Amino acid sequence: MAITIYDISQLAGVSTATVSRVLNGGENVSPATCKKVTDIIEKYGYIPNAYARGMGLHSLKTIGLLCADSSDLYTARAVYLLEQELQANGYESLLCCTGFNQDVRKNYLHLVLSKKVDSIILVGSHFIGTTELENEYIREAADLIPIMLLNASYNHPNVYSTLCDDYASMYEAASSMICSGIPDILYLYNSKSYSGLKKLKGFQNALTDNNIPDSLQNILYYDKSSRDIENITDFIKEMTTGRPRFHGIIAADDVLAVGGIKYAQKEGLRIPEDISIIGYNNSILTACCTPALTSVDNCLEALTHQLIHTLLHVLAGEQTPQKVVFSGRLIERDTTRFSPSPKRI
Amino acid sequence: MAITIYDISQLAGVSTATVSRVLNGGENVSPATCKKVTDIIEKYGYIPNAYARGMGLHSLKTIGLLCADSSDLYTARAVYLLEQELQANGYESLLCCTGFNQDVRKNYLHLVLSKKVDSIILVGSHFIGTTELENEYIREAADLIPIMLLNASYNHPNVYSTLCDDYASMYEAASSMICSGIPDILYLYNSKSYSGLKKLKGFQNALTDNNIPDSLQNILYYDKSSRDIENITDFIKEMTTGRPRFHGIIAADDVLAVGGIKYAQKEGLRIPEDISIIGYNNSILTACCTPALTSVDNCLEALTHQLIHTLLHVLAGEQTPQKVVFSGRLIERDTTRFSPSPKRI
DNA sequence: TCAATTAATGTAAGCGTTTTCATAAGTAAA
DNA sequence: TTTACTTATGAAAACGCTTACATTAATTGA
Repeated sequence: MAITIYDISQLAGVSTATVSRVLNGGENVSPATCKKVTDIIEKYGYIPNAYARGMGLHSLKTIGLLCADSSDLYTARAVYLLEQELQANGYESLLCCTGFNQDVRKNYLHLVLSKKVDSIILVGSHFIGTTELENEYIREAADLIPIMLLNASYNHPNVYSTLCDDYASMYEAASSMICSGIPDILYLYNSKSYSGLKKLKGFQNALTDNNIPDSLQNILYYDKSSRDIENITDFIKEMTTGRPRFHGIIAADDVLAVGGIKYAQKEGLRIPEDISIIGYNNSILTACCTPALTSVDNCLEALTHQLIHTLLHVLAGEQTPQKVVFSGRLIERDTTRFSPSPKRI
Repeated sequence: MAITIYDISQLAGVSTATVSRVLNGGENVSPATCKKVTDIIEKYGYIPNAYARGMGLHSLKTIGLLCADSSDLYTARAVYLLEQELQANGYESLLCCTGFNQDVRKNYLHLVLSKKVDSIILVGSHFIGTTELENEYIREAADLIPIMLLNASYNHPNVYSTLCDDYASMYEAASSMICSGIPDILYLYNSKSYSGLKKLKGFQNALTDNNIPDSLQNILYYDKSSRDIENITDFIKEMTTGRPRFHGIIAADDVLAVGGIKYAQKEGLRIPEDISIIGYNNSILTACCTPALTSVDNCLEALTHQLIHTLLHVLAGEQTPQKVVFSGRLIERDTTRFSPSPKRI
């Protein structure tokens, strides 16, 4: 059996209360006693049992971090940034990768709630369903503790959202391409989540507002879970064969955009002379591919920083905005040529 | 105050013991009572307190997952795969990103231990120091629970290692390049961890065994934390200017290799005609860059699968190997041309 | 029919902490 | 010196669960 606070108290010749006080900062304990106890703890390598602790303590300074797939480039970065921010503020993170199954999600949420976390951060908009029924589990959780959303939005007094305006960002990206003289654009997306649909809408509205005829609309939903570039390339080839040519690709994710680059190269198209390509997320991939990928930066660092900022305020019981929206911006690299400066509408 | 098992027992008109039994699988409870209790639990949205639970229960079926930086491409994938395997076997994961600071690591290890985890998985070899003193914290932990190492190795009866033979893999990669007629190779690495040094040794021995003169040795340690491709490219340029030309680059990580590709392209070198490049990890980046990157696959999926397999055996008290070693293999793509088949020594 | 067995449920102890309250000792103010 | 206040410490209750053991009711076998 592991060593307990009682063992330490006996060895030090004091009560468990005194040991507990030493453990919790040593207030109201004489320096001599404090040292004596600390030495014993050190000597025997005593580590307090967090669960017993959790029973007495009010807060455990733990935050639940839920995401669908932590190996996704964007999610991984978000998780890392959040974890670092939390750590800097004395909080621990409990990570759960729920995958995309609604039931698993619900179970995980319960699991996390049962650990008396102070709050839960939902990373990405996959968690927000389109029907109220789907979101019931979020409302239930929000009745207990504050829920923080990264890149999603939900209307509830105890749910706080920090997000990038994906609609506007995509609208701008599409407009830039259209204004540079490319009306026939292939749009690639792989998620019908909250933000996925916002982006799509931004793209569509940019077309409409620029009077692009419907016949030029070319929207492709890549529904395979595989993020293998080869698969994406094949998918584009397959879905576009026989259709009229297009001179631009806009993707809702950098990985898809890279699939686009590879597709173009296979087809012998020059980038950006024959075809322009824009990605989304401004991930490390933008610098890895050749030519370097133009992409929308959705300021993940600012988002995560703000989210934790909001969270700390909420936990402190202070007044905080319910929703903070950042705007992304297009980072031009070598897969487009809009210069000198993209025209705005 | 949150609703407790006592509240439920009162509402259902049974004892807390019965509710607990229902919660734990409903053995020795009549179907009628079971249903009654379940309904009340459902109705009031009762979620058991995991900490109170942790006190009574022997195991909490939780595994600590420690890594340096979960946003690293390779680590992120490893973490994801491990989490999925654990989940499939009814275990939860407690993720901690320790960064590269030894003290933070030690604290985190304690934190995780205090949560009564059944085991701790250390992802990556950063955790293993070169001196025994540095590894003391691992020995301490291993005295309490089994410690699992992914891609590292340490000698202790309660530490289990699952790894890829990085030495042999790198030796093979380097040999392939040398045998294809390229003796002047630039070696890039960014980690002096256990596996980082193994790879380096593999490279060096391949040179020695092939009688490559020392004058052709060109080993570069990229010590900046930034994984920005641009920085890597600049670094290579800076460090090699004025030195004799080289016709091959071998990198200990795909990101570095992509930096090499970009460097070569900036210098106007054709790949692989003028310069051959090999990466390591066989990550998604290999497919993103142009030309597609030849890389060493260190079979991460097999590793994580085996590690969890071993872990489950250890936890079940069964006899298990202390160390399982896989071998990586070179996946040839378009940054090299060793075909038809690389000569072996 | 009655003892023996089994099934369902309750009682209460325990898990390892924190924390309230009480107590003792020491210190400053009168 | 006495009183009031502070400081250091301990005793014991509380936290919300699990579980060993006790009890009761129902079932079986003779």
